[in-house]
Amino acid sequence: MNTYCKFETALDILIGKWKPVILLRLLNHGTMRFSELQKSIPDITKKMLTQQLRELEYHDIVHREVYKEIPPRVEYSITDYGQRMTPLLQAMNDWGVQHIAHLQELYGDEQAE
Amino acid sequence: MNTYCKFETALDILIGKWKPVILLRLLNHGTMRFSELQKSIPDITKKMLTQQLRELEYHDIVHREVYKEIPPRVEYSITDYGQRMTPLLQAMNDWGVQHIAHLQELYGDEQAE
DNA sequence: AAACGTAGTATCGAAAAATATACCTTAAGC
DNA sequence: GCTTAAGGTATATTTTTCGATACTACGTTT
Repeated sequence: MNTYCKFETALDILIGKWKPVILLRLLNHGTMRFSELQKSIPDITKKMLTQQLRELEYHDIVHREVYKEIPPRVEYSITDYGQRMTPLLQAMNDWGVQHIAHLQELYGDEQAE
Repeated sequence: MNTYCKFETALDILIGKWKPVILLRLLNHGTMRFSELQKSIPDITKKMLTQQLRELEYHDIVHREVYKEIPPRVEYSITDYGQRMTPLLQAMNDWGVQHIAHLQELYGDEQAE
C-alpha cells in the first residue's frame, strides 16, 4: 500500500444511502423488476432507485433488461462481474459486525452510534 | 449474506473526502504530528483534518497523544486495533485497482470516470 | 374516450456535507 | 507587551445529495 491508493474506488460505487440495500436485494433475490425493488425498499423514491441503478449499471455490477411490452417491464440483476464482488462485500460485512462489537466493548450501550 | 447486513459500517468509517488519505499517510508514516499531516495533505483545512481525526479516534482506529509542551505537540498514529483493518483496506484497494482496469476495458479512455 | 399500470424523467427546493475565514489559547522569545 | 507557533473552535457560505411532486409514453381495459 503506497501513496497511490485506490480503495476509494470500491467506496465510490458503494456509498450513498441506497446502494447497499439495492445490492443486497438483488444478491438475495436474483432477478427483480423495478417495481419489486421499489416495494421491497421502503421509502425509496423512483428517482433515487433509478439513479442508483443507473450508476450500478455503469459500473457493470447490475444488468438492466428491458422487455418491449406494454405496460413496460424492466428487470434488474447482478452481473457475473458483479458477483465477483461478493467476497469483498462479505469481508466488509464481517469487519463491520466485528467493529460494532468492538465499539460496544469500548463505549457500552451509551448509544449504539 | 442476508437481509440484515452491516457492510455499511465499514463504509461509515472510511467515507469522506479525507479519511482515506489520512489513513494512508498514517499507515505509511507511522506516527505523525498534526502539522506534518496537514503539510502532507495538500488543501486540507485544519478544521477538516481535526474533524476526521476525531472520528477515526472515536472508532479506535487512530490514537491521539498529547504532549503538554509549549508550543503544543500532538502526535497521531494507527492503533493496534486499527492495524487489524489493513487486510480489509488492502482487499478494497485490490478490488479498486482491478475495477478501474475493468472500466477501462468497457469504456476505453473516453474519460477516466 | 377516460382511466390504469409500469417505468421512468423533469423541476424545484430542503437538508446535509464540505470549504473558507476569522478568531482563540499558551508560554517563550524578542 | 507584542509576536510566534501549534492545535484547535466558531461561524458563515458554498456544494452536493436527497426528496417531493408532477408529468410522459404507450397499449389495455372499462
